[in-house]
Amino acid sequence: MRPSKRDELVRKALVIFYRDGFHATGMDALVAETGISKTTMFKHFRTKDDLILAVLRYRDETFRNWFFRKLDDAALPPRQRLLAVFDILKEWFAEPSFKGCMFIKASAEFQDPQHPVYVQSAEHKRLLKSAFQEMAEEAGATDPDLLARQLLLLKEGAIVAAHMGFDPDPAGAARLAAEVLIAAQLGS
Amino acid sequence: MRPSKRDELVRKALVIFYRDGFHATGMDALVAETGISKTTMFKHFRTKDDLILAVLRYRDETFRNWFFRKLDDAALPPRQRLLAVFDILKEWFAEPSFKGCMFIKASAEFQDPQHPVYVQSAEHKRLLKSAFQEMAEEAGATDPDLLARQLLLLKEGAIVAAHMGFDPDPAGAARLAAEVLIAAQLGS
DNA sequence: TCGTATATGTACCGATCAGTTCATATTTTC
DNA sequence: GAAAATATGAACTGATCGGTACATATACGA
Repeated sequence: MRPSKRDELVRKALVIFYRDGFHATGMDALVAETGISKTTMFKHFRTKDDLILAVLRYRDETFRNWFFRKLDDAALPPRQRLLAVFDILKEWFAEPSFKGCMFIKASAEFQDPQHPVYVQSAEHKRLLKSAFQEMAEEAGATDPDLLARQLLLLKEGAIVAAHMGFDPDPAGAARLAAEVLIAAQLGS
Repeated sequence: MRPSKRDELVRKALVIFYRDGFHATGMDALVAETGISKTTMFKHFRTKDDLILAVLRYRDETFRNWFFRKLDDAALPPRQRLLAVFDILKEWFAEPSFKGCMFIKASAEFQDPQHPVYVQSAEHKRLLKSAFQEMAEEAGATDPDLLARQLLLLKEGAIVAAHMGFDPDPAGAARLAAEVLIAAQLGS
């Protein structure tokens, strides 16, 4: 059970940062809620920013795992697979702990384009874009790059709408839009 | 020139909050950059949150004015008007001071759905949705509510993409998608 | 010219910020 | 069972947080 304290910290800090924000969460608050001593925290991570980066790496990994695992398990033909993206989004939005996209929020709090947190957040989105594009290619899209970017815009917009609560069913509206966009490239 | 000090503060604080974030900007930083004394600030606004709310009200007003003024000046038929939304977005993204949507970022920093900042940010989006829906109705959409929500998803997604820099031309991709969605409701 | 409102500078408040120090436990490994 | 690594508690640093006190200055309207 040696390096697990570090992992435990990352897992628990993720929940707190996601729920309360990065700047709004002090190290003392982390100590209080995780039960892990501050000394230990700073032994594993030199600065708070380093901890945040580790949390984001962990989030990127677990989120994409969760997302594409769900997609794989559905075992759908390429075209339905593209649409299923928005069914999974809907599930995510329905979770009681849903609080928007951690990377959108991270880049909102760390706006300097040079900042590692900003860089890493953008990288997460680029990985999703690549995965979408691969799916669009498998489905036989005439312009897989464009279709992937458009579906990603719908996804990001839906996340923002769900987080801010100005649309009753953003995933549903996005799915219907995706159907139209896909049909435009693949025929109905 | 009596109540102008207050307005001057709101205008200048807007620039700083927009550029650096809300929590990351201290009152002392506002004093240093605006040249307005802290005493005066707290005479006009009881708390920092009150100042932030005033800034957001001002932003909502000026942004919607700017946006729909541009749309009106183009004097386009309803269908082209809907598309022009994304041309204006493109202009916005190209401004050197562009740093994403202030309301998305505000709701990312103030996540409590009860918090006035969160409430007011969502209200801004609802006003945009209403305006979009009206435009969709004038264009003769079969489901103006759905079309408005979908165009709004594209708009929010494009803003996030432009802010995070993971898409070379989010406004362009969104415009092409909007064309397809509009054609699906109005015929080509 | 006088009264009133508004703005300023400075010093201060207690709380909290990220991060450190250090001595003491608690585990793990051999 | 001893050495070595890891975790802990608590007290502390200097800086900054939002916000206040108070005395002075500047402007305005009558």
